[in-house]
Amino acid sequence: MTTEHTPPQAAAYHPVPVPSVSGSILFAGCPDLIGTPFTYAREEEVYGEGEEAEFVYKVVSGAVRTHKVLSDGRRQITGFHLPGDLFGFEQGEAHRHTAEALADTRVLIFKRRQVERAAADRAEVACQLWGMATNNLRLAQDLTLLLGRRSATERVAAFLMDVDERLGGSGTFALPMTRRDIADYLGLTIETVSRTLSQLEEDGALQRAGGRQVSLRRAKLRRVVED
Amino acid sequence: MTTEHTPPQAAAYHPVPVPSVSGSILFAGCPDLIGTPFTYAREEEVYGEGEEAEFVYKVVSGAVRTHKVLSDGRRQITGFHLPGDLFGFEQGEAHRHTAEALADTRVLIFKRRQVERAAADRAEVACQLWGMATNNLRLAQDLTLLLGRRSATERVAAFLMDVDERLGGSGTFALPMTRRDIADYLGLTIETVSRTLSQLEEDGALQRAGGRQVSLRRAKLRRVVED
DNA sequence: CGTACCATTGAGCAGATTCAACGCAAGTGG
DNA sequence: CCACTTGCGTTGAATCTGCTCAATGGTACG
Repeated sequence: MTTEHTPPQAAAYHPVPVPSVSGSILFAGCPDLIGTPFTYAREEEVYGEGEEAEFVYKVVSGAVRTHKVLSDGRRQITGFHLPGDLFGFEQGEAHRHTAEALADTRVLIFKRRQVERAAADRAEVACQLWGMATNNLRLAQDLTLLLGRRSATERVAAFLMDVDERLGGSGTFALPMTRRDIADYLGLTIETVSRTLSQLEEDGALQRAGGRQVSLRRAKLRRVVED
Repeated sequence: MTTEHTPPQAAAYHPVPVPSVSGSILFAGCPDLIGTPFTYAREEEVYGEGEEAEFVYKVVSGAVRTHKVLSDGRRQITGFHLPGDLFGFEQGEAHRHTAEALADTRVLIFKRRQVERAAADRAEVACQLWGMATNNLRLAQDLTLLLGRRSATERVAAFLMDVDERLGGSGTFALPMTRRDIADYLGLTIETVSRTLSQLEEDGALQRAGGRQVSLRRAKLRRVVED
């Protein structure tokens, strides 16, 4: 383990309104489950594949990616976790992914055993966790369709619309991840992602400024994915 | 809805030992949740995308596939459900996939509301459902890695080993699905699947007999996927 | 024995990758 | 403050994997 989880250094609390995070309480009906604030620096590992799954995490600010790697270096990112998202749950004792912070990130840490105990005691909590898992399953299956049956252009367009929505839906935002991350999420190469973005811009489906900043023409992009 | 779920016509019960199905009870600790036996013919639809998710299902014998389709006909199969597997759960009121029987299939049907009520009442049941969903999530993420980062040969080899394992692990079995189903699961075309099987046979990684029947050389196949 | 469906095989093509060069912006150290 | 380095992103050319289109073979079923 590269990072120590204790003590959580009482991360300076900023009373900044963070989207879709209601506080440090995991479940509305369960005030005894309080998370411990913690921070990770950009590119820092939260946990590694194979490590014991001792904690679960809720993103407060920043962003986290979870991925798997093959022995020859090929990488597949299975999810980006933005503020409000919960991640780190596993079936079994070990983490099956590696999790890393995309940017400086604040999270709340919960003891997995404690959450499991709460679930075992209170059906309400278990149902919430069940719902969360089912929801993540839906997202994973949507990604499956994307990777299995969509072209590079469709993947990038769908990705942009997804990120926009999760970031508030204004249509203008800075991508929180690099081209490499995008490529490894969409099952493409960075060159293809770059070329596709250029093509979409040429087609008037978006405008770029300084690499990360994009401004979407949602109607045009929607026509690209069109399912 | 193309099929009526009532009455279940008391499907002729064959006392054949079916792998990993312990009986008609969904949860060990919950004998009040009894499933109703039902059968579907080969290629028959169990439920369609967009339909109200009224029931959940447990496979007794046969096999079921769940898939999504794009408007232009491209199809992605997100899962094959073999004896012992549970399917049909959704977050929200509507099914997000279509489910069809691969072969003549016997299932147990449970009222979704009833299962949900049991989960809300008994934390033990909810935890089991949570665990099941988490497990399905793991499978979906494994498929994600397969679709995003593996070659056609690796996909087919991994698929064969997976089916073998789920069918008992003898190394010799009949594939319960067509080439089209395999292709739509692996994000390939039927031609590529066929060519890949021919290639694997030529390399001595398997033997074929009559289209569906295969006999795996597990060691060689394992070397192909090698992660 | 014919029909229909499934699977295999071949030839040519296309979309995405690989390999490589280059531009740009942000550090870093002299 | 500037030279140098480093990382990220873009673009071009050549290559290749897997797809499309097409023909043929095999098997089950009426």
